[in-house]
Amino acid sequence: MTNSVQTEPCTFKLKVLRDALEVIQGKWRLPIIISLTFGKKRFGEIKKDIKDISPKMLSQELKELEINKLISRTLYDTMPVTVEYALTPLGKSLNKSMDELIEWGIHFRKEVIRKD
Amino acid sequence: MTNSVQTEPCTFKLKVLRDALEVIQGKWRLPIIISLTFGKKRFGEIKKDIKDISPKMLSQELKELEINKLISRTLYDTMPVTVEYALTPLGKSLNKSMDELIEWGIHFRKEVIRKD
DNA sequence: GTTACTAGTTTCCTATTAGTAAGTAGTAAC
DNA sequence: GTTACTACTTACTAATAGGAAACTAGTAAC
Repeated sequence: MTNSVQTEPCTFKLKVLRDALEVIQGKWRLPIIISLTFGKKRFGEIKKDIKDISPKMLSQELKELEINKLISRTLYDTMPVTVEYALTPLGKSLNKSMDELIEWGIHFRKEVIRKD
Repeated sequence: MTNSVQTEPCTFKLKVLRDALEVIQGKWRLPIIISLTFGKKRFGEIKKDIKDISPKMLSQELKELEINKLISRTLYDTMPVTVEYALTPLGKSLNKSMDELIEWGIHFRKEVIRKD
């Protein structure tokens, strides 16, 4: 009953699910992704969008998102240098999953009433 | 340009998204949920399913999932007591979102090739 | 009274994550 | 040469998450 017949095919699902959650988890990654759904933005602009984020965290999380190919980074040789960040197609493709999760989240909120 | 016109309606989405992610995040919650998608199970059975989980973590996470109404806990007055855990309708309704995320995760894996 | 079984709890410790504050690099206007 | 601007980095600290090991409660068979 408690054997591998049911758990085995699921280890793959679980692995993929964990990969997916890993790239969007943490306090700042979703805010960054959402900020960029409105178009490309510069470091300072994202920082203004997400009040409370420190430059350290923003820099760190942008790097992680770039490594995972959810965003692109473009450096412009202007005079104070400007750097533009934008969602890649992979980053944009997250939208569908996020919308599904938001729907569930609304459902969840209705059942598990919480303040704020 | 960087004003509230774009960020304001998004704070709600972000809040809901964070709520949703909060209840499934952590090392053990998804494995527990997946284990219970195969039907109700006892403490010891879940523990056998998820090798490596300590009784402390299993107990802690089951409590959290119960508080958030994703699972139910039923105590049976048998002789060594037995306790049965099962997904609630709310817990089951997560399936759709998870499947979407799995699809994205597969897509993600293809682009960002990783060992394991 | 000792062992065993289920379902946990408790304490202490380590590791990962995030925050704070200050500093850096390159350039250019005044 | 001092200020300013963008885009960061570095060092240190605090908070949170997770892990290991041992212990508890209730009951019952031997």
